[in-house]
Amino acid sequence: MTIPGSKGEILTNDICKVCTVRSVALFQDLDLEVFNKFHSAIREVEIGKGDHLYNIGDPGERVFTIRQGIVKLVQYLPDGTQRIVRLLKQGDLAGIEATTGSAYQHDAIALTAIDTCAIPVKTVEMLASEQPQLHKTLLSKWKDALSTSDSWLTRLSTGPSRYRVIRMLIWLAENTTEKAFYLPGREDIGNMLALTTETVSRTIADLRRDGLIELVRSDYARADLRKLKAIVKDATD
Amino acid sequence: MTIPGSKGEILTNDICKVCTVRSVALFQDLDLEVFNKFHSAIREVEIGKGDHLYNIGDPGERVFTIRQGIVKLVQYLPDGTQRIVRLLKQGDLAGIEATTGSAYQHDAIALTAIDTCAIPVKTVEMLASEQPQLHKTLLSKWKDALSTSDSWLTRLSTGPSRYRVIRMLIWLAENTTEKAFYLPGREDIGNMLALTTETVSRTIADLRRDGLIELVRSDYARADLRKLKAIVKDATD
DNA sequence: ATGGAAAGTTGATAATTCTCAATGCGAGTC
DNA sequence: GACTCGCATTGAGAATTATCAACTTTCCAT
Repeated sequence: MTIPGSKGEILTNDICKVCTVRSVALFQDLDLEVFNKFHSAIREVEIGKGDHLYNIGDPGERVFTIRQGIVKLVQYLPDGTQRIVRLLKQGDLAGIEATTGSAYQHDAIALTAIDTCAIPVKTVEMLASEQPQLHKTLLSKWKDALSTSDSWLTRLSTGPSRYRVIRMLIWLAENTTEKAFYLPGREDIGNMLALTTETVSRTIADLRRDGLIELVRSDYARADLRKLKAIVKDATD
Repeated sequence: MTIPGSKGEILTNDICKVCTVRSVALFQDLDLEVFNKFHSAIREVEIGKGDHLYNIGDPGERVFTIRQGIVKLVQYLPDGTQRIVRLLKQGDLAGIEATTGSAYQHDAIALTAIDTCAIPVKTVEMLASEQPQLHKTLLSKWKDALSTSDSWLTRLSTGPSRYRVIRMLIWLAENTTEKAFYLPGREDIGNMLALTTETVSRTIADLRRDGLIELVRSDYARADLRKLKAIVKDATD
């Protein structure tokens, strides 16, 4: 395996059968019998915080189902400025563009410790030829990615800094099952919202003082979702 | 037909055969014989500037191949703020999310006079079942949409206003075959770049004074692409 | 536990962008 | 050709955000 920084890698002997994310991931509808034929090519890959799952421009030979953790997809401007275009979480598919034969379009970098299944594109293709509904699942992953992307443009890249940060916090809080959610570094948040580190830091510090969020650690937070949503006038659910 | 503002609608008897965009559009690889079986459901639809091709939330019953003109896809924040998340041009597919059975995710509004082919989703499905490569074409349309979306985040929603406007102008200039390109209203440009009308107007006026662009009419421009690219340090091709 | 590096916070000031308001320009109409 | 409505442009001042710099806290690694 050539995953840089890969910490460990296990044959997914029986893991898939009991996989906690299979119901939302790539093989959600798959016949286990068919699946078992191609099973052996799939590897479980764990990487640490800051490691790269893949790099922009690399030939896309695998897709990765995220089982645990958060991955950022990063692109760069000619002057080196970073832009984080999406975050991937449990059940999302990293490197989906590989299924069209293209090179990876982003750096995929772990924000937290990551647990993924690496699936060769060839395996996806073979599986798809026997189980056409995999096409549908793949399409729905494309759709998810696009609608996330639209939402980042509309909700996270528009309006004053306070609103952007709040919308980001809402996203983070709603995409976690625990009570406290992972709070990325201020620089990363800045690169998601097109703001500077300092502006993000000030905004988050303000929100703390206003009692809208509470830091469990510097990178874990709890939020008063109802109040945050009221501020940005989001539906309160 | 229920397309609001539809100006005309013709059965696409023989139009498809000689269609100028077929080579890049949905039916690019399609066997003409198979195609002809489903042909009759396809309608050519022309709408005028400012008309809506479809509205956000409408049940997605058709996709639209853009044959001519530019369409904006618009989403809204709770306070009514508009965000234009993408522009569609010749060969692009509007309403692609309809193929997954979902409602339209945007308002699709004509920036110029538009000429499209409206294709019922059911027709797409039937065609796909006989011609599996249509799946591949559809996938490549999803991929186009996503990579455009990423590029809007990275290139059009990051950095100072002057850079954003310049990158937008480059996009407009490069997606036109004519010497002069369509220049959207300042308010629309603002909604694409997350800037106010006034800021966009000032920036464009400055670029004019600096001799980097020239207005043929208030909505048509010529640009010195080489200089513009040099400023934002884009590859000069 | 401790030292040090990395990350977060805060301050002061500059630069950018927004807001509100007035004015100019142009395409289409009568 | 004059009129007019809708945009575009420009101006001035306020607000926001970036920049540069210092200082504090947190988190690791020894």
